[in-house]
Amino acid sequence: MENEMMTIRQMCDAFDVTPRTLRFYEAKELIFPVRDGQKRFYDRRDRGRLKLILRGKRFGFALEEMRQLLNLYDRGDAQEEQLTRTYEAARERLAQMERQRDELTEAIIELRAQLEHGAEMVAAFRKPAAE
Amino acid sequence: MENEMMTIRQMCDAFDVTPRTLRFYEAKELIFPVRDGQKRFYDRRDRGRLKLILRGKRFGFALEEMRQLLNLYDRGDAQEEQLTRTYEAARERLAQMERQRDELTEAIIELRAQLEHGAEMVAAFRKPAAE
DNA sequence: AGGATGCTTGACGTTAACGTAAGCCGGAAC
DNA sequence: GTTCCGGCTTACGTTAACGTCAAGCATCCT
Repeated sequence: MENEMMTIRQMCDAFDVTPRTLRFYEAKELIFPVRDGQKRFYDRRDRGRLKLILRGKRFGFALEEMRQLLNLYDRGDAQEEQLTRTYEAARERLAQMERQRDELTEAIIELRAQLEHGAEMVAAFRKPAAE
Repeated sequence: MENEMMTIRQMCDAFDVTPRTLRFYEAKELIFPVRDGQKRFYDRRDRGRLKLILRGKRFGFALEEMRQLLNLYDRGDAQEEQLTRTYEAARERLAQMERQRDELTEAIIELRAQLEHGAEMVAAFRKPAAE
C-alpha cells in the first residue's frame, strides 16, 4: 500500500517539512527522488532516509554527518565494520552532547551564583566610579 | 597606574582578543575608544565594558543583548528600575540555559537508549529490505 | 633613505539550514 | 481559452561573530 511513490506535497504533509527543505536535502545529496519530467517522486527508500535525517537532527547531527552515515549503508551491504563505525559516530556525538551539557551546567551554576550570592552582576554593570 | 589609556595591542594582550574583535565591537557600538588621529586608545571604562562583554559571552549572552544592557547603565545613573531590569534579563537568560540543558539531557537519554538498548539505531540505518 | 612594524579602513568569506522572491511551465477546472 | 494551482529553477537573503586579505599611512630603527 504505502509502497508507492509520493509527490513532494505528500511528503511535506507526511513529514511536516517544506518543499524547499526536500529540494535542499536533494541538492545536498541526502535523498534522491525519481524525476518524471519536472516532477519529483519519492519512494520508500527516500522516506526511510528522510525519517533518519529528521531523527538525526533531533540528536544534533549535522546534515553532512547524516549524509555520510547514510551513504555508508548504501554501498556495500552493511558490513560489520561499517555498522561499528556508525556506532562510533553515534557514541562520539553522544560524548559531544555530554560535554556541551556539562559546560552549560557550569555556566548555569556560575550565573546562578552571581544572581543569588550578591549584587556582583549588577555592580559589574555599573559604571566605574567617576575619578 | 592602570588608570591610563591602552593601545589596541595592549588591550588584545590583556584580554586575549584580536584587534579585529575590538574593532568589531566598536563597530557594533559596544565600546568607544578615543581616537587620536588614526590610533585608538582605550580607557578604564572601555576595559570595564569589555570585561563585561566577555563575561556575558561566557553566559551565552549575545553581543546585542550585552549592548543593550551596557547602554542601560550609561544613561541615567543606574536607577533601581534599571537594576531590576538587568536582574530580569539575567534571570531570563538563566531560564533559557536551563531549558536548553534539559532538552540536551533528554536527547542524550534518547540517544543513549538507542545505543544501549538494542540495535535499533543501526537497524534504522539499514536499507529497507528489498521487496 | 629605506625597510620593518603596526595600525587603519573596507570589503568579501565563512557556516548551517533553509526562507523568500521572481519568473517560467504544464495540466486541470470552469 | 484563460485562469489558477502546484511545481520547477535560480539566486539572493538571513544570523553571529569574527577571519582574512588588500592596500595605504605613520613611525621607529639603522
